[in-house]
Amino acid sequence: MQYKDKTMGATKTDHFTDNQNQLAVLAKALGHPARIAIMEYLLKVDTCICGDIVNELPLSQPTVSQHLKELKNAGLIKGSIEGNSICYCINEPGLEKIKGFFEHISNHLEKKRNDCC
Amino acid sequence: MQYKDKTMGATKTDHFTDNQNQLAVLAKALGHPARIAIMEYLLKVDTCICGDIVNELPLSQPTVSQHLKELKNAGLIKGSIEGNSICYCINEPGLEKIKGFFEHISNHLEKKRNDCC
DNA sequence: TCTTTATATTGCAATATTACGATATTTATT
DNA sequence: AATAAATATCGTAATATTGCAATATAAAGA
Repeated sequence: MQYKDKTMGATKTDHFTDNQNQLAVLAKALGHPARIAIMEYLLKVDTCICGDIVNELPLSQPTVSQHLKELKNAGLIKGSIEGNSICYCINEPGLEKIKGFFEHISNHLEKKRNDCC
Repeated sequence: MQYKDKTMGATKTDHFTDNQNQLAVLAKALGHPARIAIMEYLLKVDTCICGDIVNELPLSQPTVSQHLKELKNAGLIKGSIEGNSICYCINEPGLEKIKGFFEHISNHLEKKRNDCC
């Protein structure tokens, strides 16, 4: 997770705007079905949920923990210690940011139809 | 780009729903600042654009070509041969699909506030 | 305190992604 | 036909991601 743009193979984040990099981080965090599943589960259970997430997914506990960490780092979920377990829920600012990107595109397309392809 | 769930290191797509996998593919395609930049450029130029995309990005021609291919495979852009060059523009169905995911989450959150974290 | 339960971290193997030089392909133009 | 221009593909090196077993940590309950 370095992204230092030193040599080959690493994403050249330096050459893009902060906004582009932020959106990419958010999108990337959702670029795995397990992490989509986690978001859907957090939504389904209505409130924040403590524990249970591991049992909902077809992956081992360390793997799920890692996915949760990535979603948290990207700002899509947040978690707080709740006694024995950890309580996770969706982090709205992160979600609104990427949602806004798609709405922006969609609104633009609506105004100016591009039917040449 | 196999995703066969054979051994270690490969994403276990088999264990998730088609919908979850499709959303993950769309999100993953936007999980790189260059591909965000391409989408923004296609939006900015208003209509479909032939050529020029390579010159807009701080990456080599083969690298840009590869990014365009990924966006196309994910269904976020479409391209048609236009004489000497290729005419690219945003593919609305792909965009609407992922946009819908975020709206779905956002709508749900609005109804049921989760303020426990 | 000891055990149980829940979650995180470490270490590592397998696979995927990123980037680009070199080269191929394809179409337009001369 | 030969050249030029635009884009794609190949090959390869560097880096990142995925997944899990083993282990560590931290809090709850006996």
